[in-house]
Amino acid sequence: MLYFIDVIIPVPLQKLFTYRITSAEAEFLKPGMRVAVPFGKTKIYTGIVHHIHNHAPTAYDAKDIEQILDEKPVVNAWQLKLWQWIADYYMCTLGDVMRAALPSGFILESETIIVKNASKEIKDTDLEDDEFLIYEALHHQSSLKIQDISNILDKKQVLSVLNRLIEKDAITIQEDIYETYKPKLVRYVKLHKNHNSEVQLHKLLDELSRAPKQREVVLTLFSLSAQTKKPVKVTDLSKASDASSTIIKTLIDKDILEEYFIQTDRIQYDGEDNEDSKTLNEYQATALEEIRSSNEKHDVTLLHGVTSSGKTEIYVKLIEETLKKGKQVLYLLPEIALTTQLITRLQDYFGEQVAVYHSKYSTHERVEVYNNILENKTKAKIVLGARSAVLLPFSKLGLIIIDEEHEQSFKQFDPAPRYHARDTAIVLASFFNAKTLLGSATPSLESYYNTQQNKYGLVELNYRYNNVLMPDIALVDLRDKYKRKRMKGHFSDTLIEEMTETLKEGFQVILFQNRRGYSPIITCQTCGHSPQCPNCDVSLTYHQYRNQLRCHYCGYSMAMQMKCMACGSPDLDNKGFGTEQIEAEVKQLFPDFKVGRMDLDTTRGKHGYEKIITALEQQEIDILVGTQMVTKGLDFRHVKLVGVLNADNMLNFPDFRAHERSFQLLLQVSGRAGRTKERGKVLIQTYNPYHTILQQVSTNNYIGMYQEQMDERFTFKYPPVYRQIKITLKHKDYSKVETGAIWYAKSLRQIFGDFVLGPESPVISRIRNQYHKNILVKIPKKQSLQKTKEAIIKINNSFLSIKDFRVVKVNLNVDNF
DNA sequence: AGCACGCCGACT
DNA sequence: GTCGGCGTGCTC
Repeated sequence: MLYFIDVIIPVPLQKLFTYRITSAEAEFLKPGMRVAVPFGKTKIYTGIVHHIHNHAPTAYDAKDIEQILDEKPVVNAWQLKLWQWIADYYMCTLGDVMRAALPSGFILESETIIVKNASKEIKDTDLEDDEFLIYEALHHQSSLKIQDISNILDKKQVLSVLNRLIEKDAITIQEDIYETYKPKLVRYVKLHKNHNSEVQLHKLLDELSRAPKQREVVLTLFSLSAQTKKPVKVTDLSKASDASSTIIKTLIDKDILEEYFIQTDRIQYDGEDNEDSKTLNEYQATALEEIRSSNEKHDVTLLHGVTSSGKTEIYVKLIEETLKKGKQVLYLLPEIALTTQLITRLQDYFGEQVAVYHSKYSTHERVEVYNNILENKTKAKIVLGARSAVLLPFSKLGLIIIDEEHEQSFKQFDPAPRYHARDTAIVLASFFNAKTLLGSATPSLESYYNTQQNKYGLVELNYRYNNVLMPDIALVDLRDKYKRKRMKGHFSDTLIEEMTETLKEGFQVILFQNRRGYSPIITCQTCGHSPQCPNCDVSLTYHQYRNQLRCHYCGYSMAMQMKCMACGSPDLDNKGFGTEQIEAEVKQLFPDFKVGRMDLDTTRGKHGYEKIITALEQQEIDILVGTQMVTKGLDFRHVKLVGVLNADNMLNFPDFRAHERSFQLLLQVSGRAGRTKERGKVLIQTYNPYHTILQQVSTNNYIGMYQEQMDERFTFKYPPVYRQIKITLKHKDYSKVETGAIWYAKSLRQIFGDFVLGPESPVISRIRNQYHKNILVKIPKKQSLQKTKEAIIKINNSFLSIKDFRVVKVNLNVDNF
């Protein structure tokens, strides 16, 4: 009997790949284990066993696997099932999903190693110059990498030389596979077993009387292990006895101490015992009760609770219940809301049972969290994470909480898999018969629509914690203020007055500006030219902190120009405005107060974000200027005023969700104001104070917004009334994308008729030297999604079989919103 | 996606 | 002539 395995390879290829295995291997291997397999002419890849079978492939000879990398599966059966669902639903390959789901430490890499052929001695005269150089180098170093050869010969292409050397039997080549994950070992010491008895001990201490430092170390070790009754770390010993590592090393060398290693996790929780969860107020208690009864009828429930209504406390109660049943909890939230504040809060209740899966963790740290969940360890009962945490190896899931459910960062746009973590989580929950709770102060239209269709349950929570009043939201008419000359820079007199008042009372101010950079675009006053990115179809933006012009799309940068590059005129103007400029203006207007800025530039780096938050918490900052980031996860009692500098640029964004998004963003940022007894104030500056969305924001009228927006979605056939799939074509040659896109759209129209829109060039038609074209397929609710996708795949395949089009890259994006 | 192979212009 | 550019096709 012959045995084979089908393997998932982390490349975007549709198929599984079949390898031959021995019967012993067939006995040992299970789906979800990793194997190293040869793939292509030279490379070795890490694959995941999909299934084991006896069907020999007919069209080709299956290769043998290189080696088995696991004792136990690292991917469980539920994950494989979820991977398949993601691949089908989001129209991508299992390889794409695998790459997103596994921490990179699990995916091994192979490297070509060149070694000398010891069995044969080659005469120098038989070798050419470059061949000799390599051969000579191998006398000094036992092995070389391709990169080393490249350096020695100072050229890129080295394969031909290597092949000649192999021909002459001078060298051999091998592929080395190395595991990138290394467990962290901590060094401990104990007394060497030679000195265990009383007598030996006394003798030892006598011997050491002439080495007081060493004697001191030994005595400290005694007292430490007596105190804690635990193994003693080398670092602790060195600190407690104030001895250098050399002294400890000497003791180890003299066989007085013995060192040993214990494998530990990189992320450790070392807090105190857990707190009891808080008692809920009457509104929270009612909401909790309603969620429980909703769970009896629905798998998914939406908790619509105004900002700072205390949703987290309700989550805590539900988590407690789930843990009591011995099940796992997944708590998803947007990356930027994943703050230390929230983590600490949950750890206060649940201690070390909380595991965090964070993009700022290193790959080693992620492997450890992954393994803890895989083994359903106590320290990973509650998993707190952003989007990709939905792909972790759960096996006993009881509850999924998705906080800030409306956030668009739950959807991955690039690269594939283009999945939505909320929707994926709901599918995952269904595998386990687990319940899903969506939470938001401003639910997405699609989720609220689902509650109206009775697909999800709905629970409302309309009172803020401690009965704090909702902030007073006022609109400031910018057009009027400009006309009456009441503006100082971007600040209206109203905003300045409110700020002065608030600061005088000792409260803090948050200013929200929905754009990065300082005066983004530079325009020449003489000829109208603005510097463009050479790779993308956008103007470069000015960044004051490095005095640079930069492209947000590809990262291209150049020094700020003093003269117009087109006509040489020194008369340059800054159009638009951003956080940096606001910061500068605030500093001028309020020179006596401390100003902080929070945007992508200032929060880069591992602790950038935390630093700003702590500074705000400890009132080292009086005025915080920021982008989207200030809308999330900040819970500060001393912020009383929130100013939105310009609400118009988001309202005018060319996207069918622009209004919904603006509503959500403005209400979220408003929620930062007045979280204590003092009622907060929000000032929104705008040119269109009568815009319905702004009116709805100022009256906190979610239902009004929902109904009006849904009417629009019906009329214009947008989600959630219709589904949609976006197809993007990319190539560096414009005419290729264009003819390709026209062909593609025409084929789609033959099946879907008027439900196909485009092809259209996006607002930014060229990114990283690639031209883009978009085609949109709208799908009525009653049309089979499955059949639609099958038809698209068929068209896609015929597209790719046309030689001229094959070079055009095609992205399929399901639910591209 | 990578990667090798093969064809073609530009230089020591 | 060879080096390195890019287009093409394949991966069990």
